[in-house]
Amino acid sequence: MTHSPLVALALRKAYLALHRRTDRAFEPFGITADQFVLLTSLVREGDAITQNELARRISSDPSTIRAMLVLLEKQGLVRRESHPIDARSRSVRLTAKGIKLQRRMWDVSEPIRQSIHSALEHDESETLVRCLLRVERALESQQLSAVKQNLIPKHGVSP
Amino acid sequence: MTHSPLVALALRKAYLALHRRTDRAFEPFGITADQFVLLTSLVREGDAITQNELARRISSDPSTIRAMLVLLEKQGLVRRESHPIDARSRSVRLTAKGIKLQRRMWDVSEPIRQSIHSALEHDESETLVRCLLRVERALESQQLSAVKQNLIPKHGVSP
DNA sequence: TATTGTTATACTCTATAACTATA
DNA sequence: TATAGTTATAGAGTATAACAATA
Repeated sequence: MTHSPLVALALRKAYLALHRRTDRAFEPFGITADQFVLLTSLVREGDAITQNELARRISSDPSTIRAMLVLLEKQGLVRRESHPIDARSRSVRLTAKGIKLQRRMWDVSEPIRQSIHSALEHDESETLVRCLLRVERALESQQLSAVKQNLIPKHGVSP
Repeated sequence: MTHSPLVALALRKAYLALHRRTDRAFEPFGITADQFVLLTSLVREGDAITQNELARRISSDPSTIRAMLVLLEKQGLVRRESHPIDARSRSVRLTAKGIKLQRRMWDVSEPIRQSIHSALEHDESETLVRCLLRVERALESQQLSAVKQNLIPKHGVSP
């Protein structure tokens, strides 16, 4: 009846293919697909950004972001400065090296975007994006209410 | 011009939302979203299946599959028997407990499929699935040729 | 009191390379 | 020779909970 299980499976397959191919393409440069997403979100930001804001942008959480930033900082790609206004916050920004690498990775990943593009008809890209974002929002919004309403059992498997 | 980067980002966001919500829903039962995919692919198979075949089905690789199966075996959800024909192979199948848990998880994840379904119009599900599978194929097919043709550099970042 | 980020910690998934045993 | 799976090993990402500093 509902073909949503197919949607979930297709979504999974496409994402895994994307992720794997991106990882593979970036491997010679010592960077991962997820790290590229982080760097790119910093580029888009232009100026500095806090860690929590960063977490929100790339759908992650503070401790994960922190772990990722530490790795990127070791490579000299990002800097975490003290926040000018809020002393609790950290101002994250790309270094010159980070900017350069991000640009290079953008070029390196061009064939990947080409692959995606050539797999879709004229107007399908937009439809696809719209659907995916709607799905994302739907999946995120009901989550909290489900937890709050205790629709999810706490322990064990009931018989 | 090309909005493929948006496609990639939207794909990532939707998948992460799906994965996170599924993990969350299954957590009280001690199972992960990925493990559910594995179990479900065994259910669909009905009969036994080899580990390599399993890897192919859920877009994984042999050593990952092995690690996952070891965890599932510890929980008594799957069994790996010797293959009747090929002694190198292992015949993987669900145990009674595994079948039962998979069914339970299927029910538990019904609201998730509902969320996806309700986010999409009548015919959008099918379009979405078709597009995603085409994207997947495109991303997988060009990968080998890119490596073979040495389009990907081997070392370091060029200046 | 609420919020930002850190720390410690743990677990799953991913993946490569060298290996074995069978085919 | 080629294939199925194992082993050892490593690393990335994810996440929770307790905590410190600051708002």
